Amino acid sequence: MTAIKESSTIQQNKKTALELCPVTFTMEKIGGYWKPIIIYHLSTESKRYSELKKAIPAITEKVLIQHLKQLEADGLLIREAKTVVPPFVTYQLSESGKKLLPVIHAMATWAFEHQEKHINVASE
Amino acid sequence: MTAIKESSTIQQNKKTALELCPVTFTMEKIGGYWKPIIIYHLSTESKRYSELKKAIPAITEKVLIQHLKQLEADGLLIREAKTVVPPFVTYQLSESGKKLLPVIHAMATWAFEHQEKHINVASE
DNA sequence: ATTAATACATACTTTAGGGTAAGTACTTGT
DNA sequence: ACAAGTACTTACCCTAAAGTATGTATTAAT
Repeated sequence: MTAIKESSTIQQNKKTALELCPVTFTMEKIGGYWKPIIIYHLSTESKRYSELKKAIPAITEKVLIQHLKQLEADGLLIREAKTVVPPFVTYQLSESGKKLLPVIHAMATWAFEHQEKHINVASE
Repeated sequence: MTAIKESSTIQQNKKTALELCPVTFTMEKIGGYWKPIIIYHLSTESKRYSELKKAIPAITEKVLIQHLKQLEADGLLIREAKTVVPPFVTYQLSESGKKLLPVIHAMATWAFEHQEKHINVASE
């Protein structure tokens, strides 16, 4: 999808980090500014490609599809396509994807707590 | 520290994502291949700069210091410097940093579960 | 014949982050 | 006089990820 130079130092280090560090592994899966947002929109119900597009207007189609393919390849979500014209494609969270929800929720909770603190400190 | 072009679309989108999405906010704080590893090394005890360097040989000094400064600025860790020569500087997790540990642990747990599944699928 | 609708694909550009390499300040020991 | 140790700093380069813009396939409706 995206050309990658296996030999680059950055790739070597990434690989090392992925092997050493399960946290990095998880962040790889949900990293990228839009992935958590996509997951959020799929957290309650499956959605069509075009629905996602409408729900997240700022994302470009290239990046949306790229993330969807990656999330699918990583086993976080399931793509279902009806062979009709015009196409009808839906995306939904897989079991693995659903298991990620509490993790994501914990991250969000920490964010709110931490943000509050920072605001308090800043306004002293 | 690193020059940033506020006007770029990527920065605009990042800002949007940060405002919309607390998960992105959290990932910002612990993103970068080395940050979770640094946090891990500080999870049990405070460490000197040089100890961190030895503990994570693959990281360059520039990136190490850069991440440490960022983590400090984000309120995740506390720097203490004794005014002696040669310098003696230690880093330890702040309260916010410590509160992140269970979150990080949840991410790691998910990684192990998810990795296993993928291995099983791959070896069928 | 052309337009509309959907779900992509692809060539090209920009940029933020990470990597390389080298230098700095300050004092103690030789 | 200078080397050693510690904790940085800075100038420059490279790459992966994100953005821009445009194109494609298929069929039904007009």
